[in-house]
Amino acid sequence: MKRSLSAVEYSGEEEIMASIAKAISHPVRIKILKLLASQQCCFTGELTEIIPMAQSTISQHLKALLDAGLIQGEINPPKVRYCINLETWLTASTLLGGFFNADLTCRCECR
Amino acid sequence: MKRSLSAVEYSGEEEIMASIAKAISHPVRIKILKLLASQQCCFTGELTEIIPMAQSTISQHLKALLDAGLIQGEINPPKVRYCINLETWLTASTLLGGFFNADLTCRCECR
DNA sequence: ATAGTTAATCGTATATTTGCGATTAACTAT
DNA sequence: ATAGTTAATCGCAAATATACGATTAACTAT
Repeated sequence: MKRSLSAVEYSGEEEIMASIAKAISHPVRIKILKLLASQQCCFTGELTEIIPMAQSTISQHLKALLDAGLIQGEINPPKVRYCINLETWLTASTLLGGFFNADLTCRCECR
Repeated sequence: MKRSLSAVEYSGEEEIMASIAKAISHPVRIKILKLLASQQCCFTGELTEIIPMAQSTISQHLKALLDAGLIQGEINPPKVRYCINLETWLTASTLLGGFFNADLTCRCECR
């Protein structure tokens, strides 16, 4: 892909928000997060039984969530337990919450 | 792309959340939303002057935000005024806020 | 009618995402 | 040592996303 020479500058917050948003930009990843969040505690690959998708695909989505820091996993061979990463979860709450809760004094009549 | 025969079922909320998240999954779109939200009122294509990106690229990002319903535009030839779509903005706030504010009684020691 | 302005759209190139099955890695149990 | 289990990773195909320049569309002003 062609890249502009004068790259656009983004603030750290903008990049973090975008990466979190990207992580939850697929419905199955939202579903996975909901499942993990609703567990009393951790969760493992029962996801594969609950969600009708190939194991490799689910593993890929878990990796996406891991990379974004939204979940963490504990290897417990041959299983792996995943759970919400509270720290990033809070960051997400703060950043996204702050973003959408900003009061908009928009008085325009756009349509 | 191959599609699984037994498609995964998503709730309306999951799909709406995902589409909003996808809309803000690129830092330049967050930047654009911030600019629009901080204006006293509407805003037009000064974006092209502020953001060092091709006009066509910015137009494409605006379309993505429009499609997600996060902004609305008013044609005012030869210009177009854009502003935040308050309704979707509120939906985003409610859905994402509710999602990340759910209290997680996670007591696991995953790492 | 002609020129100018703004923004959408088209065409193209490249990168990334998404999905699958097959394989591999890292273990446990026998 | 061998077999079994779970989940990551590889290799592939197809869809989407991102970026650009060029063109077009829809107007206004002259």
